[in-house]
Amino acid sequence: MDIMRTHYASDITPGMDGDTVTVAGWIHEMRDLGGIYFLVLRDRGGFMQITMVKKKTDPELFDSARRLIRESVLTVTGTVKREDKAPRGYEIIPQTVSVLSESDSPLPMDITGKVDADIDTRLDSRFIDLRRRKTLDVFEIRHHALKAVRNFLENEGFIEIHTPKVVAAATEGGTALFPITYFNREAFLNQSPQLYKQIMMSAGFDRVYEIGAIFRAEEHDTLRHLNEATSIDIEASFMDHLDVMGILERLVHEVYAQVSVDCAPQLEELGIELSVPKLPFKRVSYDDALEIALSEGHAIEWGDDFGTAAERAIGNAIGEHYFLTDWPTEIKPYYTHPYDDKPVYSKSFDLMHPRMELASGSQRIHSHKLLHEMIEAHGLNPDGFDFYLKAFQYGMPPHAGWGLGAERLVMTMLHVENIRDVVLFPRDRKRLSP
RNA sequence: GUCCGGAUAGUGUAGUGGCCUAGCAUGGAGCCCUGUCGAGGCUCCGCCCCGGGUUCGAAUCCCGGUCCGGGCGCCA
Repeated sequence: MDIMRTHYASDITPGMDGDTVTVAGWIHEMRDLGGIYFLVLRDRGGFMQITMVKKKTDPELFDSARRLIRESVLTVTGTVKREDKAPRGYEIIPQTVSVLSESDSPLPMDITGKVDADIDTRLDSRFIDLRRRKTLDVFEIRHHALKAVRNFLENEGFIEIHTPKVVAAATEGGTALFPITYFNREAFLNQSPQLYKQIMMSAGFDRVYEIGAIFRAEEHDTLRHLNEATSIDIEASFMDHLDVMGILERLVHEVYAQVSVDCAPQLEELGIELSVPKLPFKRVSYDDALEIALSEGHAIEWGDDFGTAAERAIGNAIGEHYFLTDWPTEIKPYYTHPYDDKPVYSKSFDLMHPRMELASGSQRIHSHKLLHEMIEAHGLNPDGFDFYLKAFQYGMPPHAGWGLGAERLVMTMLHVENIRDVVLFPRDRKRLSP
């Protein structure tokens, strides 16, 4: 079958005056002035004005066009006419208008930007919500951001991998998992590719990354949590935590820089001025951050994690992206490498945006013996980690890595309040559909 | 897990005991209009989450339920 259109809205220019084109899209708006009738057709790239002057248009075409229903899908074949009075300097004078799919009415929400809709209404009819320019902008930017991530990691010599999402046991303990039935056994949705990307270090892949779904069964209900999120994970051999922090900050910098170039129109439509964070990011040790939190009146003892309020206070004090480094070993996962000379501290870091945590990472323990001990010290049963520990018995290089929340990266970049706004079909405490 | 808040036309809201036969905007139906671009004008259509209670009188107060939103904890 031939493609049904010859041009997208973005392909047509006033210079094409006189050309015959076939365009396709949704009816965005109609304006009937009596003797002249304007139809605004929308495709992914923009809007086109279809103009019909009553006296100059076939009466049958004119009447049927006036009876169209908004958001119906049309193809229009017509002549491009240069016209200074038209929105983009041109309009299309139609010869034929075909309705490919008639819309129901009324619509589940306004999509022209006149009346707001609640996030819940929007998500219930996400397919309509995504027709709204500003919603689409966010996802175009998300696409470009992830493309920049892939390009960057590709250039740094990383291999893309895909690890299992259905697993037999918890990765790190702590967070709640979604249990599922796997034939007649219990299994879980993976909370992180952590164990598998580390196994790939033993396999000699040297540098790997994965962009994929992670699942957390926490019953949180906040603007920055999802039960299904997208994680950007890397793991790299013969590197320490400082090396992968360098990769991470350069990656974030690159994403901002690339998006500001690739997505200038979308950013403008959203009214966002993107400031590319400066390199290098500040390094703030856990101990220094603790002092800031204490001086701001937050009662935290050494060895506690920072609560949301303290985290925000520290973020306000710093005011830009920063690394929170050298965490107490005891509050980090069992695979986190302690400093050899001061083992109560670990070679760990979180990447922070003033609003929230974006990523966390560390140098990993590569000694089989030490890892075994740490698993036990965390109250976990090493038997459940056989498949993982085995990879450390036959030549595991020193390695480090991190996991970065894709949604959080995008939402902080775009000043989006609600994390659901950067996910097509978010999964949260209440929402399992669509 | 815990604490707080909310539910009014398709959508977004106003209304906190009688002036509500529920206002406004958007939308839908129809009419007028030859340059609209959040078009404009006129007419019409469409809503108080469910159940119980208090009261002469409940959208409004109370109780229960359902659904939804958010803070904290946990985390990315």
